[in-house]
Amino acid sequence: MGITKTEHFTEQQNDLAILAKAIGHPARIAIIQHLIKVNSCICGDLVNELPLAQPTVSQHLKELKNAGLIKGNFEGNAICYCLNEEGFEKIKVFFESINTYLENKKDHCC
Amino acid sequence: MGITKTEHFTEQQNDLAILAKAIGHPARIAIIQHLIKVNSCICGDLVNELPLAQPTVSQHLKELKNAGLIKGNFEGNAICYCLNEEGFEKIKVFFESINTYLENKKDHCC
DNA sequence: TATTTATATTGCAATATTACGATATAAAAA
DNA sequence: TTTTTATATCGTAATATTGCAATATAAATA
Repeated sequence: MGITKTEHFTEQQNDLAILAKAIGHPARIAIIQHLIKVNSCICGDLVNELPLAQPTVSQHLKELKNAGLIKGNFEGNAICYCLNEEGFEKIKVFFESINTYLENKKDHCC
Repeated sequence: MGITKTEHFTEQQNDLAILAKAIGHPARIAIIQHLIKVNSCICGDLVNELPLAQPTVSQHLKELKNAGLIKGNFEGNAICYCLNEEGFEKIKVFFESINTYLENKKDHCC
């Protein structure tokens, strides 16, 4: 039905899914990578960096912001976006637990 | 248009997006967590563990498999699924670069 | 061989996502 | 104050995702 049965899963599972889903688009990966590359907030030059129209970029920024992966501050007539450490911290913990498991697991069958 | 402009992004950006998107659903998070919890392949008991019908679970498993996050082997008349280290390795590298950046960055503006 | 058991596929309805033109908003600059 | 610049929102079309009943497949067992 296109509607995820959110209520049947734990809050942690839903939170992680929201974060991963927000990262799950090449434009949003590109935005994150650009933020890291320029090593500061991005104020304005993002539309020129991406192969997408301005409203589309704005929409992707909104989704990253809603997921808690970036945060934006007004800076004059522009808005500056930075990575939000909180969001990435949550995912980090999840992937660390997976990596710990994968490093220690013995290959039982697969 | 609902269609991602895949061709305008790098292969790495698209690959990462596919992986993150596959993780971006609570049922698929639950599957991954269950695989870690039981510390072996899952052969059959997954439908009982999830609040979803069997075809839906099968579909989620397929998506995780297509993304390269799990792998399945026939085991008699059942199929056993395990985590696929390769897929998680790719994401791990991405998140490590983000974490390295976040740990070293000075808060310029946001 | 017939039945059971486990999983996959098909088909479809409901909802979500993606993209962008048009337009709105709001601060800066002329 | 008017214009420019930067960003957000609205509306809408195209496509994707989610979920499941019905059905198919395929190996194990009776």
